[in-house]
Amino acid sequence: MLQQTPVVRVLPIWREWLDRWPTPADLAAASPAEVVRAWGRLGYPRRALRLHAAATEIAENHGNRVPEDHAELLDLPGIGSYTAAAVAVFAFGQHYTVVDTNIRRVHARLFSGKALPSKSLTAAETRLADQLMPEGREDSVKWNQSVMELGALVCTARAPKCDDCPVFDQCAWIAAGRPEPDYVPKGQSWHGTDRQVRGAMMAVLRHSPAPIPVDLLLTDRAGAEQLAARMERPEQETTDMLEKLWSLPAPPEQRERAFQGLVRDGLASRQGDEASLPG
DNA sequence: TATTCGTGGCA
DNA sequence: TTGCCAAGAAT
Repeated sequence: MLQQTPVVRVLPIWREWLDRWPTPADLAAASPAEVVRAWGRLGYPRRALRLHAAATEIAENHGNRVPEDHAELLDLPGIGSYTAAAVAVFAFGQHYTVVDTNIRRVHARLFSGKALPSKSLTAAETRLADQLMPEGREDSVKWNQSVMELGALVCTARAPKCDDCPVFDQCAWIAAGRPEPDYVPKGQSWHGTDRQVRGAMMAVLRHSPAPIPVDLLLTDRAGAEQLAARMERPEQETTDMLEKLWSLPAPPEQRERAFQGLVRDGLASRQGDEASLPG
């Protein structure tokens, strides 16, 4: 849940999930549709499916206990290098190097003298993180957590609070005179993209208690008016979501592509002329 | 290595 | 208001 998502937004959903599905087997017993609905608006709904798939593997192949072994964690769906290390360290107290976006930024500034870490995780960054981490097992837990917190609360991406920084005097970026980033991070586009259309379609599918005619999902506002004449009107809340979807400035081929993407990712299923969340 | 994939708060 | 960006993973 925390992958690319702020902690404060995750907390309430996380509590709901643990309350509803206390063990991996409980989550595995739920349907993908239930899981995606419970995911709500956390974003990147594929993560919900992968978490469900991971729970299924854990229930079936790991005795319903989250594996402590780093390699076994890494084998689970949706678990990559960061999450495997984070679970091994923070849940089981093991000695692994955690490299998340906060830690990368702290290292870039404090030790490399750069404003931002490189675009994608490099071998050099991993090497640096490994070298910096203390050898002791308990110290490694404190270290990973501390550097992460420093990045999240003080050494932030925008407007870092250098006045409050405990290692201000040792910072290579400060010493270098706070140089600008050596590249321009290109922001994630949104308006007019497939993700925007996918998001609007997912909102419809999450809200609809019944399967939705695919035509309603793929049309624009003009087409919707024509369809309304020969189609039963969905309930109000679903209609509100459909209105948002129809109002997007997306050509028919983009809507089709977005829907097919959802089907391919297992987030939507199509039966005949109707679409719904996957059973 | 570079892209793709949601959502919402905040500057 | 617009753009940035957040405990990344898969391909």
